[in-house]
Amino acid sequence: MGRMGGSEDSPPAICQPKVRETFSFFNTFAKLVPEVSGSGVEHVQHNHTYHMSPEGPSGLSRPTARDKQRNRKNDHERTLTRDEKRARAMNLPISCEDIINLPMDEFNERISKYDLTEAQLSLIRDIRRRGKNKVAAQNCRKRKLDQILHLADEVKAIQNRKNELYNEFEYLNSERTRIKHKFSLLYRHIFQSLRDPDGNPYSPHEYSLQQSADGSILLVPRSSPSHSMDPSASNKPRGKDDPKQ
DNA sequence: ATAGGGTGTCATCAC
DNA sequence: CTGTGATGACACCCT
Repeated sequence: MGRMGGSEDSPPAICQPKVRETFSFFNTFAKLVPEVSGSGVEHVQHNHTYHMSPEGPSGLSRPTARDKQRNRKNDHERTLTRDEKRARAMNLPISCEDIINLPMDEFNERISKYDLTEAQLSLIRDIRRRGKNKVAAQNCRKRKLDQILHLADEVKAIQNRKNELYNEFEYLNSERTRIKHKFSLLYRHIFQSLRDPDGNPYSPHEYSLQQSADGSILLVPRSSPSHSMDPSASNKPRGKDDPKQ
């Protein structure tokens, strides 16, 4: 099995990580052979005869790439999965492919044709479960990979959007600066063009320009509090980058 | 020698 | 309740 320790020749007893598997097989077997249910742990460790080959509790170690390579080298031994080897060892009358892929009704029909031992039935059901789970695991991993790829795409798209927004911000900021400067020049130009009744210019320290509600521009004394248009006025809140006259 | 990727398996949950 | 799919975790192999 997967967790069957590294050594294919290890005796079952020393394959420790097997606790889970041992229990699972025990559970399966226990369902089929109620007499074993409720007995002690010692039973748990000695149930599944089809697992008890010299290679380990499961009877066969996982079909590693090395195994496959070895099989390839061995002309007379086709590449068999562990379950196929188990099936062969237990003389199962149904192919692993059928065991795994047959619909339940056909599967049960086939099984009922033969007089199978409890061990054979247990193996058959484990083979079916493992076969289906193998496919499920493959799908699960493909899906996970797709999700990762999709998320990577999303990250890329969001980074692009962030860059676009930053560029837009930079542009708008420079526009704001440019327009403020233009306004400042215009304000000074207008202010400097104004003359009092005596023909003298107004002091920018004593007067400022303000816009009235109807949109007209008024020249008002500095003491007047609100609505000054003077970009250099210090009596009103100003952005830090307001052009200072 | 070791890290990282791939695969099979088991346990567990959800349907 | 049973069968199955999905998935995390683990063990093991290979590169």
